[in-house]
Amino acid sequence: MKQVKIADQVVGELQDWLRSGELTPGMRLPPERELAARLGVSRTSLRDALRQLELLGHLDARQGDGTYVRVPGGEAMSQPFRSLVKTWPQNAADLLEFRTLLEPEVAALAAQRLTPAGEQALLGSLARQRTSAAQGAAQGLIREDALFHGLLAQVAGNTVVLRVLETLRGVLQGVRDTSLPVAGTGKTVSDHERIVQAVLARDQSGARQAMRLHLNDVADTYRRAVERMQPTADTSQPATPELSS
Amino acid sequence: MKQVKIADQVVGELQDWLRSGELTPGMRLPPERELAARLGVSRTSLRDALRQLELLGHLDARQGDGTYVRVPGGEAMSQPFRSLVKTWPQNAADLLEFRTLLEPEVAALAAQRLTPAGEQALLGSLARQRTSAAQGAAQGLIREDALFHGLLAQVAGNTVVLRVLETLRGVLQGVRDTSLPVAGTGKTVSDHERIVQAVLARDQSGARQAMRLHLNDVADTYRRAVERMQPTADTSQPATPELSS
DNA sequence: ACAGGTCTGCTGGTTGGACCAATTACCGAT
DNA sequence: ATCGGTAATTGGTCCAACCAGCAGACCTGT
Repeated sequence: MKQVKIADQVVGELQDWLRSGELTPGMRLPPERELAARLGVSRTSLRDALRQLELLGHLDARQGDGTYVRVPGGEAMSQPFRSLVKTWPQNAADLLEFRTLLEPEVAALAAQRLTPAGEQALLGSLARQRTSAAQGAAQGLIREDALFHGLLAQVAGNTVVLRVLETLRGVLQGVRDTSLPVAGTGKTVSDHERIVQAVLARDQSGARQAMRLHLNDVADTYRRAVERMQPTADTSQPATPELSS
Repeated sequence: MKQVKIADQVVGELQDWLRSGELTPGMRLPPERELAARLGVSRTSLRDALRQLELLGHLDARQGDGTYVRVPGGEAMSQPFRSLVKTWPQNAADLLEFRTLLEPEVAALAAQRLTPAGEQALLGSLARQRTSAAQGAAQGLIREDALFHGLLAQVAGNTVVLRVLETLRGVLQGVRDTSLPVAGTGKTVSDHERIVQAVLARDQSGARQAMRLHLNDVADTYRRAVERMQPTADTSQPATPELSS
């Protein structure tokens, strides 16, 4: 009773090609018509499969040119999921909780494995955050905030953690857009400062605690932000101005 | 210079319908032919849009029946992970470490949110594990082991955690196949018993600690198992990104 | 020889229509 | 009233043609 759609089979096939290195980033795929013929499917089904992989960020189709393989960056891949968070806020709450579970441990690990290069990176990130905050550059601060959390994962040196958080980053972006403008920018930066301070001191439990407090605060702020815009229940215009970059 | 594809516009339109409540979960959409006509696009483009929303978990198309609106659960959010897992050569050590970071917190959360139904499920799982162990059914025990860890995430009640762990389960399976036969089956079960005991007692720190010890033990066992078998220099690509910026 | 525009072929994007396959609803025979 | 088969409906697949954008070959004027 297993009804497998042709396009899904093709997706699996192409994913195998990607994994096996038969398709490498930057490479251009054969034309759709030829590829469809080679795989023995119609161009329609082939296009369906290509579209899915494009959504996942594995491919980039350019009209008149061709379809290219690219490494799925976190942002491009999870961009469609931002709407998911906006529509069903329950998922956002679970996401924030997921962070409060994982990231404090990541911070502790970072404190344990800090390298001189990591020190410099953390201090540099902090400096940029202060600059953005001082200039009132909200977008810049949001971006630095995302980078900061990713940086900690890098310092912790666990590739799985890094990739998981990177994937979630695009989704979290929607959360940050909502909560950051409400929170004082100073609060965010000072929270980060405390975390960095603990990490630099190789204080694992201190780093863990600082991160936990920071994330709890973020969650609280987000809840308040949602409540604030909830009563209106407007459906005419998107509530978030959506600062485009 | 923005080249907006028709299907993407349709996706946006349908997402608005979802957000505004014009389309509610469980509802059946008009037939594709009719919907395409109403939106003034070809059925192909409309289908392209529907396919994307289906990928995101917003829709569920059933041949011969219709297309239904559904609330996107964790399934949709784990979708990017599936794609990632397919392409990465993962580092088993990092994977195990990821578990030691996340799962103790999950266990603590489960202890906090335990429900009567959760109690029964945990006890049932434990009973099945004992049975499998007693019968020497290695495969059954491996399966029960995976289910047990998933069950804890379920008891913790966080869909994101559940899906992340579920997605990584396929990868972890390889780890389990390697380590479980080496570890005494009794050790695994007794570890799990200690965890369940702490969870049932609503002892958060106890559950956290029990899980941590268990996973450290699993990691140790895995390392020994790897050393025992001749390492086959797998050609995994260097995954560790550089510290930049 | 060179710079510029133009033409041509190839690419992905879109369309309409036809047919296949699964599901459902209906209607008649028992 | 129940069962069984048939027809209508729906999503899934395929095809052939055409549109639109891009890149390189080509031609032209200087």
